[in-house]
Amino acid sequence: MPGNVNERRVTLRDVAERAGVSVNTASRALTNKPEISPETKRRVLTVAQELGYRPNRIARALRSQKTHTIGVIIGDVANPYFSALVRGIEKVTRTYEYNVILQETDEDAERERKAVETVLATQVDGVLITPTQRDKAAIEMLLKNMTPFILMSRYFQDLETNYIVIDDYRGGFIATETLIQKGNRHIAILGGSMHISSGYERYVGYLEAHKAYGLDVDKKLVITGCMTMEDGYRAALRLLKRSKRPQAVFAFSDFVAFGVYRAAYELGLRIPNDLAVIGFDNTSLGMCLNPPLTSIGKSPEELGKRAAFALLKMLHGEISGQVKLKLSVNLVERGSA
Amino acid sequence: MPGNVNERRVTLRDVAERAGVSVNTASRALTNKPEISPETKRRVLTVAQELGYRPNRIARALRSQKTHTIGVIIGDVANPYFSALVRGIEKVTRTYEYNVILQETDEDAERERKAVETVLATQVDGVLITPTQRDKAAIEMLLKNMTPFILMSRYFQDLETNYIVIDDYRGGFIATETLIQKGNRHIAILGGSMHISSGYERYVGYLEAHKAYGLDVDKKLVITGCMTMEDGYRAALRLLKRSKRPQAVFAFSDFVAFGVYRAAYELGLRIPNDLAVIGFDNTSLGMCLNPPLTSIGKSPEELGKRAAFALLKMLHGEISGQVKLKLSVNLVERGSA
DNA sequence: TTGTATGCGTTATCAA
DNA sequence: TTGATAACGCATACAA
Repeated sequence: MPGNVNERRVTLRDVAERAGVSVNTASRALTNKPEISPETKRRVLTVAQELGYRPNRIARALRSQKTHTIGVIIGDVANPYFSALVRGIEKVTRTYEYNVILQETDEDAERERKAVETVLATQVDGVLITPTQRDKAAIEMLLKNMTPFILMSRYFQDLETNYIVIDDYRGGFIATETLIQKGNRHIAILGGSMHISSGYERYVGYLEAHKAYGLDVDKKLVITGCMTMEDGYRAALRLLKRSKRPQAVFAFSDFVAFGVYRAAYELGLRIPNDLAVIGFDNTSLGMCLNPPLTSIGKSPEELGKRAAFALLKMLHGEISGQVKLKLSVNLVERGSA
Repeated sequence: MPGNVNERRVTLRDVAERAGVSVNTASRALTNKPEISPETKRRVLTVAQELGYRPNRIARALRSQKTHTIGVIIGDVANPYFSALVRGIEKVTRTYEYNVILQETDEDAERERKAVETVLATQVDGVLITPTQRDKAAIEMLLKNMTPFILMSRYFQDLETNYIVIDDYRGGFIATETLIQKGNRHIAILGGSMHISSGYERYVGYLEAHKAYGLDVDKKLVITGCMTMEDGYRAALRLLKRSKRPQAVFAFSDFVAFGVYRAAYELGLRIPNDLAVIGFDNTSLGMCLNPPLTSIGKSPEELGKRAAFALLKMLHGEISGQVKLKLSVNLVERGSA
């Protein structure tokens, strides 16, 4: 049994002494450097194994200025969109032996700023962030710090940064078009926040689809600022209790659509007969709703993977230019519209 | 505008020089040490502010042997149970300015071992883990390393560790009893893995409830190893396609119950008329199912908070003994049973 | 109250 | 191929 319980952690120096070499030779052996004889290398490795040596990542980071850690800043892990995003990220960072340090903003600018400060203080090698877009302070800190970062899901029109988003405008258009083509005329939108690019662009897609089909938008059916299940639930309740209730709802996200389902159930409305619903994000939980939720989009896990891949490539200097990706969306019909 | 773009990060030394004091005095000022005159302290702080100084957590950690980081090891963030758990943890660690580094095991022992290795190499101050319980290797590493840790949601009968779990046996009993009291006689269980304490104990509760009511358990209605929505979906499909299908299903978790809903929908079975369903964990998403999911338990976010609190107290020496908590559960009836 | 010097565990530079 | 030594940025024992 290697290692005694009462001893302190075994360090590189312990290994070196036991193997009868210098610290630095031991380091070479363990970091796969070429300048070392196979013989000593083998010996060091054996000793390290015996002693149960684990490199201290902190010390390594301090010296090499590389923490092998990336900061992931999202709104809220309990939101299935974000958790899927994180899962995608984690899957790829894991294979490259990078750590993830997680921060939540709850879509608050101040929290976002703190989150960025925290990850920067941790000296992360790079950052993946879903900006709150309430202001630019956090992003500007990132910019000034020269830490590589990629915006996920949202981007700024007037700020030069890397980003990976999906085609929200097109998604909003398709969603609305689909509802129109199914014969709906009074289509409500439970949109996201307008200062967020995805919220705004999906809304524009909604407007444009109406225009394309020669329909007027009833301003009373436009609700914005819905970001969570709870928001969706409350807004849908208000909306559906009206005398002239909409025939269909285009929800900002599947998460928001969940809230719509809840409201519809409570009001005794059947989906899609009494109310057609279409979500966004193509989240896997949507399949379990009754009826299964029709949705738009790329799976967030996919987006997370792509973002993580791109960031790691940047960190390894394998990307010269900028990352500005707009992924295409598609409609997944499942029965709610 | 503080800081030039082309310069390297501003260090404590920069602050010290600019303020005309020694590095160490600067350190005192910034870490709120008492041995310093108000005057110099103020000066240092001002300079630090001007220069945009941010303490390097890596260096600080190396020196103080405290990273202010805790490792969180769970099965899978995309599982709503775990994401809610993480959110609870994050909420409290945030207020105490601790970082969270996240690792997933996907319930695999090898992955779990690696996850523990990783967090230990990161020198985390403490660990919160949902053990896979496939073997004890990972936990023994933790034990040997003397890093404070708390098991969440699961515990070992034969291993002396801290843990915070819920009363799974009681939960399983109540769930089954409820179904029995509603008149169901053929009650299936889509149980979790039997090597996991929560899976096993909920199953025992299921058995005991039958016994208490003088009912026999039909072994054909016992399915184990369901941990995800997908598992629940597949198992439910098989189960419900049989000629003699159960009247009710007790699912290991809400997540598994989601899969049951999907299967029921596809087979055209109405809940609760054709099939009563009861879940576990009291996850918020369950409210949006149609009908809303009846469930057992404490919210995972609450458990996460408790675990994080307890761990932080341990780290600050505010807990002398051990943490062995079994939280009580309750039934939340919503309409699926 | 302040400064000097040392060390945390590594990696990197240089000379041997 | 190897080893002595410095350095990463900070905190702390000790001296002033």
